[in-house]
Amino acid sequence: VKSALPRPMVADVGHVELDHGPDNAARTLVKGRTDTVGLVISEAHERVFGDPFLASMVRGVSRAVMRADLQCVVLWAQGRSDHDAVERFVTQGHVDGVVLLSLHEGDRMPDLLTAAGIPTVLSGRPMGLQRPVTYVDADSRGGGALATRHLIAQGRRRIAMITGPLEMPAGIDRFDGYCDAMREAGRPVERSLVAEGDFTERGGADQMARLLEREPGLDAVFVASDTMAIGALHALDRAGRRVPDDVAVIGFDDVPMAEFTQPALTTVRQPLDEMAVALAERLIAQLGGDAGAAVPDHVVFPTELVERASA
Amino acid sequence: VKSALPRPMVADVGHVELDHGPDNAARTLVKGRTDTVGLVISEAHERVFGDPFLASMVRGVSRAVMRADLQCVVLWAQGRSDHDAVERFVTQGHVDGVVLLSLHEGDRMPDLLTAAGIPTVLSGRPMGLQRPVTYVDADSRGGGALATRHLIAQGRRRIAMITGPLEMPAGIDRFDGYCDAMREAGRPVERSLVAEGDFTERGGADQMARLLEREPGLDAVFVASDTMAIGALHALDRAGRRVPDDVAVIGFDDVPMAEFTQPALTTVRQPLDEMAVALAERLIAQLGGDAGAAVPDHVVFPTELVERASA
DNA sequence: GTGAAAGCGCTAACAG
DNA sequence: CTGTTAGCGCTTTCAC
Repeated sequence: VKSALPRPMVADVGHVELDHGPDNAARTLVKGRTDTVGLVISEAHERVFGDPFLASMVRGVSRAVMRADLQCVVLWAQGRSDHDAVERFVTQGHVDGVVLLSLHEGDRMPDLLTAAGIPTVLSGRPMGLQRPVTYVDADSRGGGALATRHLIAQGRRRIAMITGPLEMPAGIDRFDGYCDAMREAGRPVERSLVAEGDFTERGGADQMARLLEREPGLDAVFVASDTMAIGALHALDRAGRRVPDDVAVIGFDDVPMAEFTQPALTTVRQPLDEMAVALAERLIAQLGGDAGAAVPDHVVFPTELVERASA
Repeated sequence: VKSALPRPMVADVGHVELDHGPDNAARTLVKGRTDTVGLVISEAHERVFGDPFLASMVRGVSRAVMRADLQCVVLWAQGRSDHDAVERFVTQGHVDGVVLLSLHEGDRMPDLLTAAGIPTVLSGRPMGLQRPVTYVDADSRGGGALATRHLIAQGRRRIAMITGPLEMPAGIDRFDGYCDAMREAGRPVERSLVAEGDFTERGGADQMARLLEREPGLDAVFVASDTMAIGALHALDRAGRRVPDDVAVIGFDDVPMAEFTQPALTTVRQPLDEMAVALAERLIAQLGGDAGAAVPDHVVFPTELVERASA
């Protein structure tokens, strides 16, 4: 998918009115290609800033995209009206293809885009879509089971979980993994040991506090994201609980720097950079062939447990 | 600057090949306008995610821009090559105008854009530019003086400061304000009471720790951003220092939620939302008139001290 | 080889 | 008031 770039413009700084270099609109009109991809984030801003997973994805995808001589623009859809604006933008042929990040249940964007024949790839397994779409995901369910099995093997008796939002596949899958491992071990999944978080640090702290109140006897907690786990560690600290002797904590890797700031935190590692590159590659592949013929597929990257606790 | 939007496309979900709605390239070609503005962020990703000031600006600007029936795309320039890519993108007429956020010293983007006749507005006072550019800023210097005077009036004896990066106007101005107030009170600005931070929470914590080591006798600190102030509070906590009785802390508002998470933190408030709206409005005004005739100007919003300490 | 011309899909201006 | 046409700036093709 190698495309000659427009000749570089020499900015004539001396004059007031001057050429804008090769006009992109005319170029696009005749070539039928914009050499630009959109990175759509369907999330409120307060959630976006502070979500290291998104940060990793944005960085990784835009790097990979630029390496292929394509431009990359970020489109934020924080609310319903923005959503429509993004939709218009994309369907008007402003971009050749789209990477969708942070998809929520009931988001109709993927179906709209695929229906419009716009090459699209998703980050994370989608739910309830009319048409198949290419996606890239980590094995969240497997990772959740990995973490839970580890806690069981440690001999932990009352293993709690702070889940992600249960309307997002990433939230559901990690919880399913927890359930898998519990059932495997012949243990019941107790409602009072499960709290639904929102992937924010504050949410993690709040849910941890609630769990401690409800179940003071818990001796382990699997938290569905490192961001929330950091909050949970603070809450445990405040409650005077010792980690990991008193309560073991396992997070789920979304903070590349977590081992630095939280040396005591064991996490389930997902290959964030590889996932970002895979997203870009799948999209670029679709841009190469003709849109209709591309067969949607998906990649699921394995996860691994990285022990950092000095227990 | 009211412009009729292209008629909404009805996505024909039934077929495989279908119209993409009104083609934007042709539209742009003939109208000479894209109805799109670029929001350029010149900052590394790890800095961007986690900087609430940027979050506020992105949200505020994009909202205001969309209200004017314009699209808004975010362009990230995290490194040198990205920088060039963004430059190409913008000078090729992909956008009608540009808002530049988080400018650093020596960034040639503003001069390039104005030289190319592209309507441009900056967030924050620029340094060392060849040509005048419209910008929007808060009165950082005044705010810094406000905070420092307050600490002096409280009877604090050894008032330290954690500055922002001293290669950024926002860093310099707040420090200048501190110096202003100190000189006003006939006090020397002592090197050992000043530490240069980087506007991150971790940086704030690190610099606070260094200051405490160097100057255990300090009884107040003015921190150039709330984000850093939160880090500083943690460091003080760890060192067993009591806030605000033992050590008074004043931050500089970049965290809209700070009063919620840090009820003890007094800060210098800057009107983030108004600043974002002003940025968008100035740009839109430039888009209306012809680019050459627009006279660059600037707005500087006043800051105010908001006491939240329960001291 | 080099140079001229057709035409991409829209909008605006103009003629009927 | 409605229908037709010129032409935006580039690329590609076709003729020379």
